Amino acid sequence: MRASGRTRTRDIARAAVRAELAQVAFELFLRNGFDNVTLDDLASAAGVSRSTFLRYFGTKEEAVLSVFDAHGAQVADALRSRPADEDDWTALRRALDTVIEQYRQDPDAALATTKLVRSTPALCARQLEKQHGWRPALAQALAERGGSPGSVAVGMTVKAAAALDCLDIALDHWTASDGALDLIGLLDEAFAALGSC
Amino acid sequence: MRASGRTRTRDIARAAVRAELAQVAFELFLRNGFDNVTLDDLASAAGVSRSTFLRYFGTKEEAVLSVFDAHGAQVADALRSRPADEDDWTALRRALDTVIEQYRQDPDAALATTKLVRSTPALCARQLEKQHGWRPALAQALAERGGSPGSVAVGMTVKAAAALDCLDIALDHWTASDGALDLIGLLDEAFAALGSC
DNA sequence: AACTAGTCTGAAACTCAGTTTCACAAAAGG
DNA sequence: CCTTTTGTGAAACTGAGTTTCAGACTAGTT
Repeated sequence: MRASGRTRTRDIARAAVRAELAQVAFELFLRNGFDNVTLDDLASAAGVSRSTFLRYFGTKEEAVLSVFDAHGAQVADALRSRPADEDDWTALRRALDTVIEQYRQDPDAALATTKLVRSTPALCARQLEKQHGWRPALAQALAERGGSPGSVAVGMTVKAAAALDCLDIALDHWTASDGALDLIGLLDEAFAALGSC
Repeated sequence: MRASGRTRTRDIARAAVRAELAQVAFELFLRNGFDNVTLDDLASAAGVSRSTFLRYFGTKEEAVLSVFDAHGAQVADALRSRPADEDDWTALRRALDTVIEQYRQDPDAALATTKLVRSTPALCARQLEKQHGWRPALAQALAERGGSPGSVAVGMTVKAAAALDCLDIALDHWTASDGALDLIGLLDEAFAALGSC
């Protein structure tokens, strides 16, 4: 037997440690700047060894970005549960509400994180990579919605990519405005811009 | 005086060396895989020191990707010289012809490069970053076309981003098909997918 | 031709991220 | 109680990229 009983307890403990490490790392990054914090700094600040820190997050960047790990699958799932007769573009827009909601839940934390990411080239690059990785999943979900689960047409991928860009750009402006602008409004505006091509 | 006479000669020589280094690096990457080639390997294969190699390309990745450096500005320029009454989406599509043309000029080399990039995570990530850097320039060009050179609306950036995605995805499929599919056709298809949102 | 100033190069030392290996401790599970 | 798995720390290692410095080469100047 592998996954039952005590193992769950362990996984929860693991997640808690992970969250704790991420928290410590985040504060250190904010205070000193991402590039000025070494893995050794992180480890000793968190009271663990460098090895351990790197076991929880494979890289320095992941300590910040692992928060977003689930987003891709979440949006894809949301997409699959949209009504079948809804057009792709609307379905994508609605599916993104899932993510947006998490920003509205705790705007301050979200803003702080996003600001850190956007002002740090290394984090920016990694997040770009991560978002890029969501494309296939979204395109796949679109294909299943369309009734052709096997083949993903170019159009599906393009729409998925464009939707992710809308999210990205809306977040960009939202962050640049220090949270003053309305995130949902920005996203709607972004989607509308492509609605009239 | 700084930029006249002999300095030009030097710059040409520099560019030639750069091209030579890139060529050697490319072959080595193809033969052994990007990750299995160290900077020392590159330097000694090219007959220069590690320092020199890194002076020409700031990073290992740049030795491959510097080919694309001009593309961003090229597309932006092409965009600016499109007729003023053309709609943004069409103008973007036509502006990309500039880049596509370079792929058609030497399809074999282009295919080899693209394949190497797409099959190497590190190169993929850097190129994503580079393309992302073109967004503002394209959005700016769109804004100028629209008669509002000062402010770049969300919509402009979104359109620019989507157009770049179309290029990216078209190239993806083209590469996956080993050059068998028609690149222009793929790009048109990608653009068409967003034309009907 | 001799002098000077700017540029290119190579060598070496250094920092840091990430990997790998190993030994040890703590539990899980039988 | 024993054994097997899992988490941790220590240490050595690889490789990318930075920095510093000294020497060579190249212009333009007088």
